[in-house]
Amino acid sequence: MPAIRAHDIYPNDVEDDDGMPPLVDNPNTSMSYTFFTDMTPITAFSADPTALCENAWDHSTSTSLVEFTDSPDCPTTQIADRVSHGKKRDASYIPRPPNAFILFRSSFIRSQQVPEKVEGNHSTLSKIIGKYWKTLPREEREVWEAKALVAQAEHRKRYPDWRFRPGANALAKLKVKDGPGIANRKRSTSTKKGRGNAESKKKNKSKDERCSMIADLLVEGKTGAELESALRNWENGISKEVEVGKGAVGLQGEPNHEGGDQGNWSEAFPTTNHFQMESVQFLPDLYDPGLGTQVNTDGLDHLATSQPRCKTPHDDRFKVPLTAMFRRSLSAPARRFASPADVLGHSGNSSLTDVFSDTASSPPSVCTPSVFPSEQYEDPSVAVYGDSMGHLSPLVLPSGLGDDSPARWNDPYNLLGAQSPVGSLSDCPALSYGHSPSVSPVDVSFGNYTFPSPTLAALTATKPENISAGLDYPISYDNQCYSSYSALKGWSDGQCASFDTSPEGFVPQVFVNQYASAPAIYEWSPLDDTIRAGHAPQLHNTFESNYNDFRF
DNA sequence: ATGAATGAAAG
DNA sequence: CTTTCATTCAT
Repeated sequence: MPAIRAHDIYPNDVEDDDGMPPLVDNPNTSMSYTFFTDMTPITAFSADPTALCENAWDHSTSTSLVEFTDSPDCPTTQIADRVSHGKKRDASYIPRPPNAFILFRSSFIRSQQVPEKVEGNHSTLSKIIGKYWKTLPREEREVWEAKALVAQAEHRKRYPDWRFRPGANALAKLKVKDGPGIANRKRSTSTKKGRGNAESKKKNKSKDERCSMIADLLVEGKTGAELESALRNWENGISKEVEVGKGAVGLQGEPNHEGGDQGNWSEAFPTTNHFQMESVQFLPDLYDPGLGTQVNTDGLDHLATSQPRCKTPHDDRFKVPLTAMFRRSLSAPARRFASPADVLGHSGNSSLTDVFSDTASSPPSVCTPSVFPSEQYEDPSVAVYGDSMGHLSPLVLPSGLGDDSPARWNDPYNLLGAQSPVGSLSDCPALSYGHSPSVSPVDVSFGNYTFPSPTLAALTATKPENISAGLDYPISYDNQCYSSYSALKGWSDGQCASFDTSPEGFVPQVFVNQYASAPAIYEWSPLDDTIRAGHAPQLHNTFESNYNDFRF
């Protein structure tokens, strides 16, 4: 399938020669579409946008929704005011948004887990933190990726015109000094000290081993004075086995000093004791909703059981970083967004017909979610989080939730810091607002019948054989079909297809993909645990006849 | 296309 | 100087 270029999708962007997608792409709201299955994996929402803090990315001055720091204030400090490690910069200079690792590193440094005495050099600290970072379970790493996405979105919102221009600074330097300019850009290759000779190599190795040791101790949960003494023991040649043998903590084994590939998260996760930064503590277990009833501040209950915290399947599909998952497909049509007010205003009693207005004739290949006033779309003052391209999240709220409800269901990473879960199963929406790979642990009710919630396996399964290859997860735009990027293996490169009827034994387990720009409806068969999705119109026809009281 | 370079934090 | 990651530059 030929790649769809951005300009094929954004015909109006031809003057936009910066190579970036438009900040507000395709304001033409007459566009119609079906759905995505693979857009944004994180959605967060606040009914009170004023509660938001600008500058969440700027963790040194703000905590915003993301608790980067211990400082609770939420100032709107200008970037230029921020003096970054003594580097003198122009007052108008806008730094890059931090990535996940940089955020993690900053938080780590601030948390002072490694005493100054143990290591005060930031270059060395970077090494240690880098090693430690590599041991983070995916769940924890995702938290930082999520923060980075927030930082990126807010940075973009604050500085809409900012672009990363590598070398622009080097050019300025070139003016001042005759040093290496862009003509000869190369990372400085430590010219000092003979690194070639055997002695310095040996020294480097022992230094590196020390870093590895510190990282290992951190993984074991040792910090502060404990870390210091453990390290001293190690440096004095006291083997760690002896110390463990003395019988303190039941560690599972010798940490891997040579920094091999750890790969298997669940092996390391349940037994290791990563230091807990506040924002990491109460994460729901996205891969086993049944375990994750926490999101509380009481500090009790969760993670306290002997059950493994991590049930992550060992599967390549789950190694896609959030930041990558957020990347918008070039072939994706422009996204439009409904304000929370719109959604709330229409939730509760809207029938499927209300939502999909143009589905009467058959078979229209697209439908328009008429329930959301188009003029409300892409309103950054009401939508909150966005993807890496600055596109804010589409929101689909469950019915039955009030304006003051914490956005629990749409906030799997609890970026909003909801104080409590939204109700229990009895408070559940009529639909399961599932998202991949996290699934809301709710059943789905239609009329008097309650369907079980879809399984994670079903949601994340490799495209089932019995679904026409590439045909069932399409993106449709202006009656044309485009392939789409998908974080889920084998679910991309779709063409348009539709379901006319459900096959025998196919229970219409319906849920809405909250990451879709329009409600995407899926069917799930408990018989063979497959999922299928189709054009809303066709599904609409099916479901309207079967479930007239279908509610959003 | 793809690898190299840059810079985000920190002192 | 050093880390990882995202983004752009250069070939």
